[in-house]
Amino acid sequence: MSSQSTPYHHGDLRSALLEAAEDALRSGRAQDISLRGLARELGVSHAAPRRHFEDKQQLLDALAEIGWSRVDEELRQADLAAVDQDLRTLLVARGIRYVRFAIANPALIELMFAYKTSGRRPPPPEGSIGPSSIDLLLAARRRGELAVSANHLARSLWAQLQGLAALAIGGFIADEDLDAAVTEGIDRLLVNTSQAY
Amino acid sequence: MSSQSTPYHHGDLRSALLEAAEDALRSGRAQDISLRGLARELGVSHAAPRRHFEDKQQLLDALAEIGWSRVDEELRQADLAAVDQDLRTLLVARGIRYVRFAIANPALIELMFAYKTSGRRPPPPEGSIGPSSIDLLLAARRRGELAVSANHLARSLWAQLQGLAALAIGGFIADEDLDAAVTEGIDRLLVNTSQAY
DNA sequence: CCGCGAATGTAGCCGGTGACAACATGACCG
DNA sequence: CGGTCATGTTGTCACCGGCTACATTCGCGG
Repeated sequence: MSSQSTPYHHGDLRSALLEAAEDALRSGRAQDISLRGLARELGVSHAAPRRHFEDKQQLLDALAEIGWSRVDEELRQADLAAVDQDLRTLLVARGIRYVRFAIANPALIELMFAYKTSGRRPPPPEGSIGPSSIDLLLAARRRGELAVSANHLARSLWAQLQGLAALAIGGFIADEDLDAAVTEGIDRLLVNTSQAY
Repeated sequence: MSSQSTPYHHGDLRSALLEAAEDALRSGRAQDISLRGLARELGVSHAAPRRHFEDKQQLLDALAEIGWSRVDEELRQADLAAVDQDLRTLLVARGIRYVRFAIANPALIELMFAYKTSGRRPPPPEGSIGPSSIDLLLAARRRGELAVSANHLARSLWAQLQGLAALAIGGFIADEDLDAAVTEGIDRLLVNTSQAY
């Protein structure tokens, strides 16, 4: 309902705020998101966001959590595209997808990794890049396809991807070199780790 | 000179500002450094910093540059400690030193890698982790100790270190596992890259 | 169906901040 | 010794986050 002009109640301000914030985050840094700005954008009073987030930090935390779920989506897409392929192919597909996402959403990634300085952060959910790679590698190890520790290899792989993302975001790797860098980084880590590879 | 109370001119406000800022950065995020706070700390008026930095961003840029030189110092220390050792040992020594520095100065590292969103960033000087590893590996390659591309290997190594730092800062690697993770990450990348290794 | 409490939004204030301008001080050089 | 210019100061503005007091609406229980 609420025919014309602004109805007193927005309807779903919380979601709208998160959406607007995520959007702003795509083309700017986290620190120059302003609650008041978001409120203005949504045609709502400057104190309205407070009803949904006690604190600016709480909004950022929620945003970080959304970020992890976005990563999950990306990885699921990669899994679909590389279904029934061998382990290495799957890891490369996931890696490329992950790093591309990071480049496209640097501020969001930064939020997701914001050191636990001000309060606790939500850890990456089951399925996200670190945990899921561990599962993948554990499974491979169980199948006897992996000759080294799944946990350690997963850690190195995650670090490799995170590092490539950081370098690319910082401008130390050109976008057109990125996929190759990911592929190569993963391949190098996989050398001599497998009986089958 | 400048006996008691505050002399009208500070003497070297610019350096003092950078020092205070670097210090604040060691126990906080970049975004909650305030020019006014620094000025207050140094017993100087709130507009004084403006004489030395047009902009808050300019101070942060200067800070980032300092950060790169700090990294250079660290790496030089590592080189001293591992002098006359083989390539792998040297790389591990550098890696551990670099990552430990990153963990100890997360906000500074963040500044140094701040994506070139708002203006140009100073690139890492000659000698810093990326470039210097490249030199190291190029030399090894010239000596015939390296069977793969120096540039590509350097990139993977840098990414590995940067990623491990990011994970540790984010709380995904415990501090006591860090050195081992670095050693292992480097070793894994070096598998089968060398005739001599 | 109504009335009341809870949820949501508004208006206004406060202290703090970065940027700016106008003015004051003093260092340095000819 | 005098002037110029770097450096520091005071004051102002718009904006921000957080808070409180108040207004409107929703929805549930009687």
